[in-house]
Amino acid sequence: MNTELSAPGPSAQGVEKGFCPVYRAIGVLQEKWVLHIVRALLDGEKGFNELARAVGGCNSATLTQRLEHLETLKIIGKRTEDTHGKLARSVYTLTPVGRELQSVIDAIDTWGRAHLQEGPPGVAGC
Amino acid sequence: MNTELSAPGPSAQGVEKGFCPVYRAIGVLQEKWVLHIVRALLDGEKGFNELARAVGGCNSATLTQRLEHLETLKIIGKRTEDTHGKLARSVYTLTPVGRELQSVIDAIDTWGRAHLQEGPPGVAGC
DNA sequence: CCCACTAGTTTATAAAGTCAAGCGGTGTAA
DNA sequence: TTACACCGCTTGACTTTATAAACTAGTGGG
Repeated sequence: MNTELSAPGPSAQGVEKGFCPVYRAIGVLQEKWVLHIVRALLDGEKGFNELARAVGGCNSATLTQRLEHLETLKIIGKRTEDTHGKLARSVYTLTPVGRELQSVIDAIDTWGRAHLQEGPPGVAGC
Repeated sequence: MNTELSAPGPSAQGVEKGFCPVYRAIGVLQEKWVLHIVRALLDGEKGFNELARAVGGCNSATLTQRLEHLETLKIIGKRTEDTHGKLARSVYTLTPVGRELQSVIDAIDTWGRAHLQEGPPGVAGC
């Protein structure tokens, strides 16, 4: 019976009824690998496998899906270039909209450096 | 055979080999509902159901799990207060660490307002 | 007594993400 | 010539995660 209200409550900041850009933005950025992809592309345009490597750990199926989604949102752009002769290479770039996520990544970066020095989740000291 | 490299490439900004706070921070913040929870709590401390309502759409099972995780990360704190007589109410608050995520939310907010005015994902004009 | 509200837990199901393999193509080295 | 590495994906089986819905247990009001 609980938690089924889809309209954010009246207590939140700018949430009136109706469309909320922040809510939507969070919805986009919280998708797995999206922030990693954006961060990788802020470092420069990349090909598919190159991006997979830079992102670190995302598999090709998920990556394809995420890239398509980000492309429809006009956050990234895809270009197919004929580098040498015939081999077509797909190159992914941030659009101006995507590039403005730099501030978000920076904020996360700053926060992470300040408060996440230790590595609780077991695995590697990595 | 692809996409199984866990070590982020050398091309990214501050990624040396070893622990990367940004990578980890993204890992934390990209979990579903986390940014929504933080945003709701930036608006003030809240009880469980109150938080569920503010977050909008998260079910209690997931919320419980997320709150536990965020608590172990010291991003939020849980307090059980005896409001009136015996009824125990759980109150969730941001820790100082959590409060510093304000800048991240602000950056997302700014970006969202600037670029996400339209609502592509069908559903409601909401 | 019945209903609403508190904070959750349980269970079964749906959705999302991952793994491993493979395709068509090129280019490089044996 | 064969073989294997790289490119950019796609496919299908499998695992992990999130969801809805119901339910526990306690308080309080009508």
